[in-house]
Amino acid sequence: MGALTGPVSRRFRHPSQRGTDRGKKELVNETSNRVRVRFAPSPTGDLHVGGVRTALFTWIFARQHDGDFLLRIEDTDRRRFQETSIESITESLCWLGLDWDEGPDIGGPVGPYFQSERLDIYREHANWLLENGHAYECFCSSERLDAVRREQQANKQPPGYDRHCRNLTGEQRQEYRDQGVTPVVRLAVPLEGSTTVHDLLRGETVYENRTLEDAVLMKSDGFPTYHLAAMVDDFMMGITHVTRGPEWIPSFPLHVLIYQAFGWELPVFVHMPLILNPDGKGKLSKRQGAASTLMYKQDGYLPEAMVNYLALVGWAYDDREEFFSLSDLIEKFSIEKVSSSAARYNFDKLLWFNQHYINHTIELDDLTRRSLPWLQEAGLIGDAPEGSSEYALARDAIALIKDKMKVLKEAPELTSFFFGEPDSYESDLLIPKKTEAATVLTALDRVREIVAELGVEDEEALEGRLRTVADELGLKAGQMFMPIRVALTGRTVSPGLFETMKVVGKERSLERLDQAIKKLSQSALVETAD
RNA sequence: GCCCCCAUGGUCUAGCGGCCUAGGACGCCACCCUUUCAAGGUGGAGAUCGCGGGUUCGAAUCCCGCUGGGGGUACCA
Repeated sequence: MGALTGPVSRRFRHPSQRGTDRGKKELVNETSNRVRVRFAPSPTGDLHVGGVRTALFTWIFARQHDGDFLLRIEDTDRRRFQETSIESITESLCWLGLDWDEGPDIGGPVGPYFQSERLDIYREHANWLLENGHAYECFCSSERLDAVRREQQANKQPPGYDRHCRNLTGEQRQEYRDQGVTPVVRLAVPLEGSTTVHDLLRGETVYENRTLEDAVLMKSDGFPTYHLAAMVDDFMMGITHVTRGPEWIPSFPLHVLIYQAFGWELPVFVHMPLILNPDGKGKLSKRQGAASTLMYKQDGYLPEAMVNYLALVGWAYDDREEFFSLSDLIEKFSIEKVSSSAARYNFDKLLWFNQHYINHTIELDDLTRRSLPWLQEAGLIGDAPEGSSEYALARDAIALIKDKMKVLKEAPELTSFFFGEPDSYESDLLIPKKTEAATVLTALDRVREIVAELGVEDEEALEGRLRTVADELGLKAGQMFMPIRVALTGRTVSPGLFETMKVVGKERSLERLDQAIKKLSQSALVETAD
């Protein structure tokens, strides 16, 4: 490529960039090239769910090929930049267990990993393109650009820059400069011919060059646009497989043209499928759904469930298996099997996975540990270090409610009566349908006696005795047990009654029964029943 | 408008020319279990494989057109 080779390749050549014939038959040439992939979000807000899905697939791909996974921050838009976003991104990735080998925080051999710190590199590359006729300076004002666009729209012409500045003479450029106009740099797209792009999932697409736009590469503020920055960085960082969102497909030919202008060998490109809103209208947005990854962490979703669900939007292993851990995915994921069609986001299924992991996958102690912060925040428990009686109580409580818990943040609501008092309730809650208040009162008195005598440790014995009592009083089990449930918890929905009593303990159970009896005998219900 | 991508039950999908009278999962319905609610178990409804042409002995699977949906169309990424 000699004379057409860009400046960077003279200075830096990653081993993987040395003239190999990449990717025609084998996706990865195991013997010569090390896989290097990157996740390159822009810090403009919370990490989007679509973004993490791309990160997830990219990370898995790196790990299954023993490659490098790098994190690069594309902070070239100063207007939309949000400082807090960087932490949101790294926190999201860490939460899901996606670690990176090189990145802004840990550095690496091809840094810096913030694009804002690589400005001179982009400038140098832009200059090289300028000098070699692949780019030109454009002095058009945004007002003129708007006017051109409006006119094109009015005349129903294809939109795009009219290449007004493409053939400016040196004198004309100087004139603009003298007027104080700072130019942008635009790519000089070939006027004729076509550009062929190749996407791993979609195959080849041929674009007629005349339909392509002279995109801006360098903005007048001295920052590069994505088109220049990402191409330069992917090349310089030795990226072998470019994985990105589907919104880049339209500008794909521009990117190929940039690579060609520099004389660089193309990496493999993979455009992930779009994630749509649940109703199928438009891409997943804040409006319709929780598009922010961190929100799921805050709502008590498990990273395992999130990973599992996300892996299944746009990818499937076969027609049987549906549970995948990160390490399962490293073993079984195949990037070539990623779908090319958009998929709707499905909250119900994510929630189902979460519930399933909580109830069937996570070990009890693990689940307890993860629930602790929520219980603490609700003021139900204190530090509760492992081994403490407080921890033991929390563990016992979690064990009883985990089949009802769909997200961790429900833990306090589901377990509150184990820690403090039962919910406050009206006395009529103690009286099941088709049951007399007086009967309930009698039953509760008997229950109190029996609990005092038998205790709550032997669940079976207690249950046996209470069922006998129910028979004696002519009550069905439900009529007998519901008042006890209400007395103990203040609600009509709770875990199994006898396990609940055991965890609440004999003393507190008796207190609560006493409370219920008192409440019932003081109420008008008993008197009118008499 | 222009360029591009996509198309299997409501949703995510398996399927890569005969194994499909299309399989699984979520959701939905019913039943079972049962001291409530869940969880779990069993069963069920639900797809003319978007439509129309081809190719072939044979198409959900290959080709073309149409339609529909979506993406892009910024000195944002």
